[in-house]
Amino acid sequence: MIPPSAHPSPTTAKRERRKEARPGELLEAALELFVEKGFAATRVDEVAARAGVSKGTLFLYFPSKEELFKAVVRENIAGRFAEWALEVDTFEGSTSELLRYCYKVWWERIGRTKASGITKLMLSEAHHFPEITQFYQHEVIRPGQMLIRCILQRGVDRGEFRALDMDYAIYLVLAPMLFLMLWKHSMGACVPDALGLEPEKYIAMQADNILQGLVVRPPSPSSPPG
Amino acid sequence: MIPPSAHPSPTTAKRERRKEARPGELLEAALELFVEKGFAATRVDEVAARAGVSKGTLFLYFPSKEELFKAVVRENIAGRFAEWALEVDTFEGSTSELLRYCYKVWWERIGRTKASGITKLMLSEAHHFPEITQFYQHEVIRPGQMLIRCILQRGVDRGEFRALDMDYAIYLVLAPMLFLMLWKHSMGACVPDALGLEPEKYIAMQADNILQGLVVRPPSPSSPPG
Amino acid sequence: MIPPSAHPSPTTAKRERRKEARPGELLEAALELFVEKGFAATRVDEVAARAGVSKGTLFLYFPSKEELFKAVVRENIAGRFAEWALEVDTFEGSTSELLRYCYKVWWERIGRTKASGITKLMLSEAHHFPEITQFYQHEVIRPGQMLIRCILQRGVDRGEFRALDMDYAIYLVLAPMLFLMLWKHSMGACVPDALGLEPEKYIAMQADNILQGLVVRPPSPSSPPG
Amino acid sequence: MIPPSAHPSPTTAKRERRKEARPGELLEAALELFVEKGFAATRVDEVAARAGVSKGTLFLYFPSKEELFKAVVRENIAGRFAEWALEVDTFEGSTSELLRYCYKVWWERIGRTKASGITKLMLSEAHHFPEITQFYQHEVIRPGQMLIRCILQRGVDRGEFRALDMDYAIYLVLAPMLFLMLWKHSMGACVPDALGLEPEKYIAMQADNILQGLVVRPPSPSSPPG
DNA sequence: TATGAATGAGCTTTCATTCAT
DNA sequence: TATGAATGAAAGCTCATTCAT
Repeated sequence: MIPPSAHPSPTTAKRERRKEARPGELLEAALELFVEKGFAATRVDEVAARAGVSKGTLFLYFPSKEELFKAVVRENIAGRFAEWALEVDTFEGSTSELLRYCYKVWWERIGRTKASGITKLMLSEAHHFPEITQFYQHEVIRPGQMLIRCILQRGVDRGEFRALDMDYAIYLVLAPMLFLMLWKHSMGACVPDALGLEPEKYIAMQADNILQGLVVRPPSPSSPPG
Repeated sequence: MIPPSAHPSPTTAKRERRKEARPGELLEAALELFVEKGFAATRVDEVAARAGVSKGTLFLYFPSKEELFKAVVRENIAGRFAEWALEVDTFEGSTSELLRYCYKVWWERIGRTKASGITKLMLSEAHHFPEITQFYQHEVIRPGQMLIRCILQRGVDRGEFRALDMDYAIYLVLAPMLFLMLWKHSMGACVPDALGLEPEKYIAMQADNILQGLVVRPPSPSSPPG
Repeated sequence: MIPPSAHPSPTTAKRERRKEARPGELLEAALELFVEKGFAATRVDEVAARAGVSKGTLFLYFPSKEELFKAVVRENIAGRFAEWALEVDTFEGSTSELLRYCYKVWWERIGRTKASGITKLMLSEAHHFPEITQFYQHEVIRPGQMLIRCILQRGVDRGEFRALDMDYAIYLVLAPMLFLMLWKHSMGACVPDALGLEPEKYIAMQADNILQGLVVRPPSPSSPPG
Repeated sequence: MIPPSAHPSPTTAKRERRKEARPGELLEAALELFVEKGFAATRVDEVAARAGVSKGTLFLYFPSKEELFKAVVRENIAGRFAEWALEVDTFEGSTSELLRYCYKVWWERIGRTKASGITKLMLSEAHHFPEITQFYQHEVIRPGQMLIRCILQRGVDRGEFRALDMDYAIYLVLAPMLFLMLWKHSMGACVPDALGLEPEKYIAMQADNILQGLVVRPPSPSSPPG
């Protein structure tokens, strides 16, 4: 038989895996805690403990709490915009349908996942981390706005939407999403009934209303003209 | 003997005035710093220094940093809702005009003042202060939502707006305001051009769009049908 | 009628009286609090409040908390030893009777009054106030020991007591008294049943026992010889 | 490769030893300082410094100054009563001898060691720590009284001592010990000649006197009947 | 004389960070 | 690589003391 050292024993393998997984586990733990409690109120011991390592080990991977924070944000920002842009480009159907589809997809992939916590984090702690805020602005906000702009432009170009001042129109789409994420992570976490709000219903109504304002002839998709 | 001066000497007056002014000065300083730096990163010495007193003096008026924070929140949300409700009740004109008027007034009295920082603060620090979050929910959020609901109901009752699911419609109005406040105090504070966004223009477009979705026959206030 | 300014109005009189009484009231309050809580844990505000004056006023009469403490001790030490020495000198009756009488008188005038708190105070805080401890030693301890020595010597001289090493015999009398005062003010204040101990009974037994050891022929007062 | 040394290197050993020794060193230092200066006047930095560690380290082992105090008390009263009870039970000889033996042993093991400072501490600070005072009452005072009661009862049972009201008789034995500890740690610390008092001689006389009061026929051990 | 607002040194406690093992 | 004991700067808060009125 091949001597044990040749291929990693299960234990070793596990170890190796763990070792490589360490930073990821730490980032995971840190994300949760930063979102839950904010930057200042999160203790590095807690992060380490939740990741199942010692405090010292954390500092082996991240030179400081601030760098840990930055890494958390960087890690979780991950530009999926290319992929999404492709989806938008290849979408077949009306732009109203596209917009609704985007809201739906956003809610499933971001809004209702832990990823939304990042946004809460960024908005809450922006002033402490100008550098990373700028980074966020470039990597997330701008591409996101670009994507929205593309969608709206598609509507205008195809004669579905009225003419729009794009620089401001994008916020029609953006504001409801940001609001929802924040609401969920702040008030929603403390005042349970503050989230009597059903996200899907909320999104549907926001989309309806936006579209009613946007489409050229309001053959309002959900509520036909009276 | 020299008769006591009929009115208090300037010095006395000054002292008295200062004494009465102290809590206000401290709250002002605290508001600024909390908004600038968040709860944890604000040092009580700093607050005291900015108010022109010593650390000890601060604790003469507020028993703890946390109570100071609560006082700041309480102070800055003082029931202006009664006054506003009256304005709404006595408003003469179309409900569309009323809504626009409300946005304008909100921006002037809250949105663009330091008071908007409170909202940012509350949303960012909600988890540290469940108690005060609840308080905020009761004293600010709920009355605010009530007011919006009244406005929308007025529109519906007068046949100006279509039928609405009120529980969700209020967010059509609320979300854009909250978004603006947050944007201004987080991204806006770091990435100056993130606020290339002109608030007045932003508000106008949001109002336009909402109304276009709300009014029965879209004699769209700003963009007449082509 | 005589104009009010001619003789002090009742109010004025009261004021005057109060004014003169101030230091006394402060010392009274301070004694109570120092005994209750110790030197460090006693706040000067509390002393002032209990005396019904402002903190500033306290410092008008006593330049510091330490001086207040010293004044409290000095005030309450008051040599009543001259008077007692006279009582001892003129006592008619057996020395056993004298000793019992002294215990009784001590308990009534010192042991069970607030004055006993001073002893507790002195013993507890001695190390903080070497100066006043020395003073206490000279003004209280030594005269007290002297008095006891006189009593015992009287017994020896009259052939009632056996020969004694006076330097140590005095502690036979002293220790039970000190013990009782301390017990009452420390354990007794916290563990109520620690004072199931009835002082009069305790004293009686201690006196009995001491005397049984002292008198030449032990016609033991309470338990006749077998 | 160089084989790992068979026994831990001296350095390692030292570290390990230190780690385990820390709490003990801190308790030792705390005991000394609390006894010297009282609870309030003792600074945690001082305790840490005397133990040769930093302030932070102290809080690694004791969550607060108060808990440190409690630990000091607990540590120093450790149930030596069981052992003593055994000594009493198995003692061979007269009860008078037993009592003298107990005094001697007490002085050597407690009275003249730092442990006696704990008593001083407890009596002085009792009011600050009702909880620990109760603890002390249960764990030290009560067992101590029990032991004394056993001794006296032994005397009575064997016909050596006269009939006694045990609830009060125990204080005949207890009071002289407590007095001595207090004296030593308060007056004795300030007024050196206040301790001209030789403890052994003091104890001997107290024991003599007590026994003379207790034994049925006063074949007084030190002073034969005249 | 009396006040009480103001002070600031000094305390306990926390926690990110280091480093010997 | 991983540990966790140790650190010490910095924070919140207290309270004896001062002083303008």
